[in-house]
Amino acid sequence: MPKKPKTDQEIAAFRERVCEVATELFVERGPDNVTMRQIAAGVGVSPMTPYRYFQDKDEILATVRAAALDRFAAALEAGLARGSDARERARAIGDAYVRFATEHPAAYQLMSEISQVDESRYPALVRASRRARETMVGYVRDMIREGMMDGDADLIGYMFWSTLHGIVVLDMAGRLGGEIDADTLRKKTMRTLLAGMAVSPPRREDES
Amino acid sequence: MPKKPKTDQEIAAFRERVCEVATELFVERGPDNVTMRQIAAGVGVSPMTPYRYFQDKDEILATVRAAALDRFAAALEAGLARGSDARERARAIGDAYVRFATEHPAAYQLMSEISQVDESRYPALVRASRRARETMVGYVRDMIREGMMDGDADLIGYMFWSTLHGIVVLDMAGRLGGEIDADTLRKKTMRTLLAGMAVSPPRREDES
DNA sequence: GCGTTTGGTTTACACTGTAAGCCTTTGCCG
DNA sequence: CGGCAAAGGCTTACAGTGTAAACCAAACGC
Repeated sequence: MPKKPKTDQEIAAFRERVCEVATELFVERGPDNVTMRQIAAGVGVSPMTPYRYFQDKDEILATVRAAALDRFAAALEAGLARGSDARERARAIGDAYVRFATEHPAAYQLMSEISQVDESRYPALVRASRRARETMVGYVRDMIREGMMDGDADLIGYMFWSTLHGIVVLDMAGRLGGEIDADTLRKKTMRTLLAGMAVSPPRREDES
Repeated sequence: MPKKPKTDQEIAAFRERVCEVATELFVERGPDNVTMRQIAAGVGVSPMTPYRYFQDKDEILATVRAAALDRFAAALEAGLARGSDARERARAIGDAYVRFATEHPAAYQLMSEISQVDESRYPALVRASRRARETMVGYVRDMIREGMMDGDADLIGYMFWSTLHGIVVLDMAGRLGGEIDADTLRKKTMRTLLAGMAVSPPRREDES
């Protein structure tokens, strides 16, 4: 009796399309300055149509955030795969983290936004969040297993994570001032942390 | 010839009053969900009146952010004054930082928000920002002068700052998950950093 | 032909920031 | 004293927001 019932495939495709457009708009205009009408126009449909496939604007935003988190986790995992021993992987994941943040600042801001919304209402978001977290912490487990360091893997993983995050957001907020470069700050901090955990420093050295 | 030209005192007072109300609303409703009309009602005046004393809503927000930054810097400085030697001051400033963030989360978020607005248009904001930065970096200079550590004071200052900031925002975003406590994470990280800089762990007497 | 269900649009509403015009009070000058 | 210019504040008005609700068209079983 219906008009032309959409297969689950099609509705997934439509949602996907909406998210692509929304992401693009978020990136170029900033997440606050994007309207339902713009999104709808971008996907070539009337302003109210997305409401059939999303509860409200927040759900679109949550879905986009989840996608960003997933891309982020994927980037980390790709970086991980590139290293052969623990130290290389440690460096690779750090590089991947910072590269993602600098290459996709809008996506990074989006995914790490303080959510005034209850996140648990969007399971895709918590899933993606967990995946990223697991990636960040998991490689520390490897490093411990390979004897590079020891201690509580969770704690150490969060330590690295929060360190990178802090540097990245301070940099993005322009709060590092002109004098300090985010990359040298990251190197310095990482080196200091590793030294503090009695990990022998990488072969060559400069610094003070 | 005018009605009753307001003295600079009075207009400053009015602006102050507006900022108080705005701050309170920001804190309780979240910075995005506060309207000009609410602010005006809160200060007991018609919706358009604040526009005589502020260019637009952004200027109000910028002023509120500047005030938050100033309170933050003041809290740090107060913490600093409490310690007698370098190590105590280091701990005091870290405590003050975290205490401020946990006691006034809205103010903290407000002040460290990624600004999509050009900050340089609001000199009060850059002044407050510089003050906070100077406080964060300055005490490192003291520690170096007292021989507790050495290296580039700016770099080290930013290192501590970004570390604290990263932990605080990750915690606020609920991204630490239930398992990790922000405070133990901070302690662990700080201890590791200090160890990495060859600062002897806290004990009673090792310098005079 | 129906009635019914589904996808999509159009309309309508409450609310936003703010530009523009309108009172009202206050002083100075004639 | 009357007029008048100017400043503070209020009221109105408008374009634009998210979204609820009514509406329309297509597709099917009867």
